[in-house]
Amino acid sequence: MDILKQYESQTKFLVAIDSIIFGFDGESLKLLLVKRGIENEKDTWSLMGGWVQEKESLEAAASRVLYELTNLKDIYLEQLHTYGDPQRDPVQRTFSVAYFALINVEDYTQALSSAYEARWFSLDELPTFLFDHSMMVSQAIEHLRYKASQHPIGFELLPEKFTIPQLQKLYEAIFGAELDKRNFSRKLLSTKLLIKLDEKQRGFSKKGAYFYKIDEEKYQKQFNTFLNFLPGGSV
Amino acid sequence: MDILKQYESQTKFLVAIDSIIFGFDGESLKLLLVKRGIENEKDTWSLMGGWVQEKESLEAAASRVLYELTNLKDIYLEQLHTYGDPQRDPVQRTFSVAYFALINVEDYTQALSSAYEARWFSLDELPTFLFDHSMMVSQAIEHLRYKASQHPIGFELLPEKFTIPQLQKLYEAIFGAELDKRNFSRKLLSTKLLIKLDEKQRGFSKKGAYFYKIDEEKYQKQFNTFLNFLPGGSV
DNA sequence: CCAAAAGTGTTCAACATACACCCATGA
DNA sequence: TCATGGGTGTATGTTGAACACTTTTGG
Repeated sequence: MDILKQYESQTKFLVAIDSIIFGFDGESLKLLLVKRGIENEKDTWSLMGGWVQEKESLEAAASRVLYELTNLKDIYLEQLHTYGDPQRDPVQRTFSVAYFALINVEDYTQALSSAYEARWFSLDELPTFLFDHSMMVSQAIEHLRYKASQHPIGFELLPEKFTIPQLQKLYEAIFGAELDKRNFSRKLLSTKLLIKLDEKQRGFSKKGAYFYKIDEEKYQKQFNTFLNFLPGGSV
Repeated sequence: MDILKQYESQTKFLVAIDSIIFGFDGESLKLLLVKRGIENEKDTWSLMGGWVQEKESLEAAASRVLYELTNLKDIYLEQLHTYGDPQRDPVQRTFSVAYFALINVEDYTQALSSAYEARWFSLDELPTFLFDHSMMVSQAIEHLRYKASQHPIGFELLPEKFTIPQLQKLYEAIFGAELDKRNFSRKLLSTKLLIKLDEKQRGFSKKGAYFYKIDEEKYQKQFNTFLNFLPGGSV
């Protein structure tokens, strides 16, 4: 049997991507979900997803779908896992490649496209999901904790300028634990990844906290360094 | 447009799995590769792979393909990444889900099925690969280092009974670095995951090293604990 | 008896943790 | 002036790294 026939004799499948989109509003971690348009599923919320097109790579499909929803480009995007259980989609067998996205809530609010109805949900008020989406979400949360405990990934969820107390709130939300501000800021500053700005945050606290920005160059270089942000040591 | 039509209007694709199979022979890390049967690719070696069947989950496909090659079941298997570049397979667009397998070389030698021609290759004598397989291999090696640095995964590559010097050789092969035997054995024994047996290894060294086996129950429980096996702290 | 690998203990430095006080400012 | 959150330093215990000698036994 020649090669082409070997290929042709195989079953083909639908391939989709689904995005687990995290945001942080200063208080708690959120997921961005969209309202499903399908008639008998009105009022159900779902992960944003889409089909992979004929000549499109997986990364391109994930970026495109995210762009369609948020109007944002150059988002932190990471492939997580592929789900392919024969029963996972009752309509027709579909493989879904889950992508993990971190975006800054402020950017999204500004760039909002109205093609989809979307809303941020706190992790503790998530709706019931279709298919295996709840598994995707819990694996994504686990991955976020794991990753954040080891890499300085948190910055992706914050605006360009941020304060140390904001960053601490974020890490507390990710780990679901309170952190000591003295130890936290020491550990953080020891990475030398932050550049202190002259400007202070106004309006939130009386004293005002200094803004910092990330040292992009060092951030790229040190990304694969273990940093061990985490109280305890287990995830 | 109804749901079924939405599904039907989408392009379908071939879905395959490819396995990156690691083994350890006491000296160096190895990959198990198979000879390709295709005429004009004789004498080329490739990762073991296979198509995903119509009613088969990804995990099932990966286990089946591994079983066909090695006759082994209950292998350590982990999904790594999905590759889907439109150009990756020149014959026809195929998505490939890469799986990472750890097996014990001795088990394989005993269980050898002859349906495929297969051979172990040291990491430093790997052949040139087709498609994006060399990327899969390097990402798998990276993942093995990462995982082994944090989880006691090394046991999967050794026989049931093993000595501490064997385990040290394995970790040295994984990290490509020499380790201090005093520190290594202290760190290892402090996990309490090993059970010392009465028996000694004979024939290799004059004094003979004690065999150990793993405490399966604790191993399962502690699997998600960070153990920080690694000289330095970066991968 | 000697060569080769196994096995074990101590010291020092680095890091994580716990903890308390002063500072700046808006109201 | 006072209440609120921001910012910093120190002492202690734990952990990782570096390092050398004794033990066992096959040849």
